[in-house]
Amino acid sequence: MRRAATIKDVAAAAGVGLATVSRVLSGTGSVSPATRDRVLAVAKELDYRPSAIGRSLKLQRTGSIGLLVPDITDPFCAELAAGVLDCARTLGEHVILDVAHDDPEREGEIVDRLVEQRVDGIIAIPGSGDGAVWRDAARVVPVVFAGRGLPGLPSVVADDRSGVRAVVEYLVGLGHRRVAFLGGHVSVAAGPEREQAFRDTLAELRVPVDDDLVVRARSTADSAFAAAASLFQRRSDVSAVLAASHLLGEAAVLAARGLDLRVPADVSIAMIDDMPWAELCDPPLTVVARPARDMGYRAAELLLRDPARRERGRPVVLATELIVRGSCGPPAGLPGGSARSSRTR
Amino acid sequence: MRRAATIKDVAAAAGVGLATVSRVLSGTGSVSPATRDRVLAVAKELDYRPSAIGRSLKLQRTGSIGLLVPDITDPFCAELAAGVLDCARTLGEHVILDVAHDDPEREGEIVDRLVEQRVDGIIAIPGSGDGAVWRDAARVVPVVFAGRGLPGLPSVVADDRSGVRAVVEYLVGLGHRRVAFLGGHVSVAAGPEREQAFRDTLAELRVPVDDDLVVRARSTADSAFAAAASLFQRRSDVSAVLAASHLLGEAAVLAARGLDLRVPADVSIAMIDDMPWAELCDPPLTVVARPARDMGYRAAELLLRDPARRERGRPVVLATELIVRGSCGPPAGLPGGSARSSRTR
DNA sequence: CTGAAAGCGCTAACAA
DNA sequence: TTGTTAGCGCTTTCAG
Repeated sequence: MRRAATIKDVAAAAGVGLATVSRVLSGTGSVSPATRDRVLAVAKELDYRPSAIGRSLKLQRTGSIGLLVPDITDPFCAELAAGVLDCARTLGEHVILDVAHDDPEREGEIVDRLVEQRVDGIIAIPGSGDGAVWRDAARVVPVVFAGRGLPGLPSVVADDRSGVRAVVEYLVGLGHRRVAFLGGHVSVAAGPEREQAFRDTLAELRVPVDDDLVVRARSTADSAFAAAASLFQRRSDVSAVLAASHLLGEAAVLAARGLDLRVPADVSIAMIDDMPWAELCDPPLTVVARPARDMGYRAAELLLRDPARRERGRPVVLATELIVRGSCGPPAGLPGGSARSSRTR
Repeated sequence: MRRAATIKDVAAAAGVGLATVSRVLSGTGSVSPATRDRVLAVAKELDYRPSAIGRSLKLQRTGSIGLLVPDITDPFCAELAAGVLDCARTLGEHVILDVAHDDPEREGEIVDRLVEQRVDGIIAIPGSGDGAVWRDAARVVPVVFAGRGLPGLPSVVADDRSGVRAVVEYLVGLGHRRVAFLGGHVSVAAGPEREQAFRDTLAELRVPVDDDLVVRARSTADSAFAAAASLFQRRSDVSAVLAASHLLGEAAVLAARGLDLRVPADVSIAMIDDMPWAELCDPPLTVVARPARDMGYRAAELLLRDPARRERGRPVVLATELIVRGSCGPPAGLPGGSARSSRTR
């Protein structure tokens, strides 16, 4: 691993000027086939690798973007990251990944370092902070948000309202009247919008909203579990629960199991965000899926090849999908018999 | 977003020389408090951000490392990546992430691009290729492997043999004699080592190895499911199965469910690699956990701050842990009654 | 078609 | 303590 060959070495060895080598390797300008071949041969001989740093310095663009997520082990984040990587690859960009763990201060530090690296832009799933960090950042470097938007800044988000509406309609259609909402300030977007959509849809369907059935957990697994368990215990009459995030859904499943509630015979469970484990659950969980991968892909696209649209800052909204599996059935005591036997799939 | 201020701008505005500004900002050398403050003030005023490209060019090191995994949406890879990010952060390094989808050609391309970026090193979970790509790569840039090693090159791996031994001993201790092994060429390391360890342990325990119970799937979910299902159907006498990867474990769970086999009453299931869903399964799955996060952390450490040890190329081996949950019990018809009632947890 | 030279932003001798 | 200067590897006018 000795000193790597530079363009100068190649030029010398090929007996030509620096510029010629540059032209050959970047395909710009015109060179006689003869010298061209010679340069190429020498370059291979020397195992020459053009230095991206030299080029970046000259060109004033690095060909890399920053990707900032709360937590790469969260399947939603990972899936979205995969989308970003897909797109970046087709566009020949590198992706510098970092995680902020929902800490605004850390988000700030990371953005600063990314700016020093002169990334061409940043894609971020913002944490639950107030967005001050991001408004500052967006003044210095192009930023596109994914999964969760910030007013006035470009973003790619899912149509949460429609998603919530679809699942609530489904639940009510099944005959449920006492539907609980398990919400909270969970980092990956379970803000107040979903709760509002829940309330609105119930109102539209003329089902009374029982405030006691709307519970909010903090963003730890323990808090989520406690909230779910206490809900089930306090109100044995709930026949269905919508969990606003996968953490909350996990809590609901575990709490129901802990209390020996059968799903969906005793209680139906649905959650927002599809996870690999949702299919492995018994019964498999009915979910509202956000197109995480697409969101990542589109965000990268918006950032890298659609500056005009990005400037306008209006969010790109992607459709969600209601995936009906086996965790929801008619409420107990309703015609239709055992909910289990009416599993959609 | 106009042209960013350079060190020259700062120097001019503060009425000092370039070097002085550089000294102040990098903390090197000595400067009078007076000028120091002035420079700092001007820098803040101009919102000056030192350019990492300029510095990299001069210093001949970029402060970033490459991280190459087969698939970032795989929980094992994601967890390992999180470990790498942790360590990189404490060392002030950036991480350029890319995915190769177990394609050697693509691994090669990515390595080339990473080399052009002049990363300080590369951490990789290699795909199932023959390692030629990596032997070449290691000649040009420091490489550390994680999760799966390559002979002669530095790596951080788990003690698979001990892990397999532990779970097989556990199964046999429970009374199982017809233990199946569900293996295959799965991308994230389910090579022949695990199968060999399985055979060896059974032999040690004087349990006959039935070749018909050792099945290999290809690395698709379909193939895994087919392998598991056909195993269960062909041999209704298997009382326990060890799945060599999480994909295979998933297949075993699904196949058992599809055939209405009760776990663990009819069949016990254990798998290698702990996944979030293993706890959500019903019953929760007994697993051999590899310390994915630690492996990532240690790999980064080895790469960045232990060049001497790295050079030696001997693998760092981390312990696995047998996590006993509820998916394994005594074989049917053995004293101990319903396996279900004897759940460990 | 080709080469010489300037300069991207920064750091580190070296001089003062 | 401070400023001047060279040069990291590359692209790109501008001459020839």
